[in-house]
Amino acid sequence: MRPNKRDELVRKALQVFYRDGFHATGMDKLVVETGVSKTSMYKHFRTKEELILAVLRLRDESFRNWILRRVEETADTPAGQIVASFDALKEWFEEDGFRGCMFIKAGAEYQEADHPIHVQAAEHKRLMFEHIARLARKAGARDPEKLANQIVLLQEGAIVSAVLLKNGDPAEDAREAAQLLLETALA
Amino acid sequence: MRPNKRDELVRKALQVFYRDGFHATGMDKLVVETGVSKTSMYKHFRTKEELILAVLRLRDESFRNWILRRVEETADTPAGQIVASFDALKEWFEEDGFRGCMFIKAGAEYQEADHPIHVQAAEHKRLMFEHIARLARKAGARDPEKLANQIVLLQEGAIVSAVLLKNGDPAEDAREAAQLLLETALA
DNA sequence: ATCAAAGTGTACTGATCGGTAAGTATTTGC
DNA sequence: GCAAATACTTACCGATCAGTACACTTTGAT
Repeated sequence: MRPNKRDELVRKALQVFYRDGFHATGMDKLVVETGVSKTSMYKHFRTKEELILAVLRLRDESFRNWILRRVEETADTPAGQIVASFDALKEWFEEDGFRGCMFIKAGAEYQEADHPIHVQAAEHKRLMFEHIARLARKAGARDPEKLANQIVLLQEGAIVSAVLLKNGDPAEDAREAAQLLLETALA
Repeated sequence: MRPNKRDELVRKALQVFYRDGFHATGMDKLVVETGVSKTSMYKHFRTKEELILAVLRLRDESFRNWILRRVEETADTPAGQIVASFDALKEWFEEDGFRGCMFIKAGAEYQEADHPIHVQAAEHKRLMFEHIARLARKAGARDPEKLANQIVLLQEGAIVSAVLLKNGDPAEDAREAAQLLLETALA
């Protein structure tokens, strides 16, 4: 089992799961799309669930890396970086093939709170929260945890609105609301 | 086809779809859970998709009725009613068997923007937005559409956070943020 | 009482689900 | 160059998927 082969499978599976959903994507479809044989597929991943968990790990890592880097390129103060996260979201929404947040979708398809896939999706959201909370503390907010929670609300809301309520510019609206929250929390 | 029989099937199917998801719920499971025969099932609904659309119509109607009534019972000024919508959300989150927003989940499982199920989920979100926008106009907000969009962001964010980020009290955090937005938009 | 609508159970279709068996080819490290 | 690991093809498993055929029973309005 060459490690890069496995990674390649995870990358390709990520695309298909993201595009078509988890239950709607069968292992046979993945076998066709990756060009790998079914036997090899099951050599690398013992079950579909194990594959999905690997996909979510990759997505978590690459998404958080991307947004962290993008935010640091845009602003250098903690408060500025919180605001910049909404500019990054806007970029993401405008990407070709944008289909919403993979973790919201994973949580929606695997709803039991103790299901491994649900747990892993929740863990991603917790890490995203932690990032904002760290910035809020560095910015000197009055109640950094609450501010971070509110910022996250705006982020999640913007994602959902970008998918379902194609009305207006959710990232921009969220950005302005976030700015107001920041000003109030720092005053 | 007695109409009440059909409604009963929709009500029961709603529970199962809400609990287990759309793709994960087969027609056979619904037949068992409703006690109806498969033949009758397909007399009432020509396809699974038609059943899901009927379920979403019922959910849209009853959910919007419920939140509208709850909001009117809690406050009588337009601004107060906007804030009260977050108290209603909090009640909802604390219900037994709360599993998030059925329309977010429908949009997540049927992702193509022109899929009938996706379209109907989006329509529900539009109607929810319209309700808030109406209140924002009556309250005399400076830019009622933008305010309504921001309120909706907080609502959607609270729902997602209630499902995935069990951290804190999303409805309360959203409520406070909404209050701040309102004060600023009305000043 | 009758007749049609609406209900029933059972058995079936072909396709697809996740996952496996058996045997063969191709890389890979030493 | 050789052996072991890895990947391959093909065919298969039992279960479930959405949906249908057919023959039978209950129900309700006239």
